[in-house]
Amino acid sequence: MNSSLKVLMNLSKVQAVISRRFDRLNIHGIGFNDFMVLYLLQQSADEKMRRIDLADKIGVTASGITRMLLPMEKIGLLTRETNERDARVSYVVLTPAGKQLFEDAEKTAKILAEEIIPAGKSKNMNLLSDLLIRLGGDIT
Amino acid sequence: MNSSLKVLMNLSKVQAVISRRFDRLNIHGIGFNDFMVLYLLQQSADEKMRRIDLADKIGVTASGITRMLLPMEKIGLLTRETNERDARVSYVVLTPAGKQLFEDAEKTAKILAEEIIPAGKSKNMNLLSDLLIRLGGDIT
DNA sequence: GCATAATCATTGACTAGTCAAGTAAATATT
DNA sequence: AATATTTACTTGACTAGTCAATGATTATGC
Repeated sequence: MNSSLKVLMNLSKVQAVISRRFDRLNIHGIGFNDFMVLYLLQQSADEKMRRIDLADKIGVTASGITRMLLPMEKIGLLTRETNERDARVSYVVLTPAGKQLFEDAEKTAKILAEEIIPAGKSKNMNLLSDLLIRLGGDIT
Repeated sequence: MNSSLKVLMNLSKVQAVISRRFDRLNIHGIGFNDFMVLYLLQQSADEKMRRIDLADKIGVTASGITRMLLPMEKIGLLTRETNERDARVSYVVLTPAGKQLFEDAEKTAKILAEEIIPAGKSKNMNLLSDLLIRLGGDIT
């Protein structure tokens, strides 16, 4: 049977298993997608991003990001900021608490990530990295 | 920052986007995970599998598979069968309706899969396939 | 300059799972 | 043989999203 389809099925399975493994750790109380949000904010120039850009980067819908961010705002990891030029947009801003939590969580996340995809075998990893970029993975 | 972690984040994003694209098609009324269930049953020797084995193959939990299969049984794509040697297990059996739906859905799924990962560039695809197998993707 | 279209974000109603706990049966231990 | 452990599956309570529709604002075409 069609190989592309099999690859897609394996991609789905692998991702499901990995993300459950991450979420089970419950790194400092946040899930893997939440972790990605913190990562993206922390590495962005001024530690803020538009909600829609965050959504696109992590691969959820606009309504998905609204729902994801709510509890993170509630526990003080993020705050809102308006854009003066465009009243439609609302920025997501990383708080010091959010930054601190990210730094802690990152340590645990790194260890698990290395366990799953050993960076030692770098040839494979660079390959996988390239292939994912071609498939739309634009997180750097 | 750690590359393994970035690869995992991109894997998550790519998979989210792809599976949403699939599910949006709503191929013959089923989602991508449902499609995988039908695929696995159809290619298994006697068109039946234990629930736990299905769960493991597609990467969901035991309770996840229970919840997934319910609506599929309700609309007549699957039925149950007991194991006479072991009263704990309950087989999932593909019905003729389920088989028919799979065959229809497969056509659409193949087209979309090729769109996402062109099989023409087979070098890349074989590579990706191998890497996914190493990460636990065991769907053949 | 006004109507039309596009963009950003949210909400209601829903689906697709998760985990933790529990039931029941089979296996292993002693 | 009796007990303890493991395995298969289900259920209750919940989380994490989805889509479709809506509100509000900004950009575009004529």
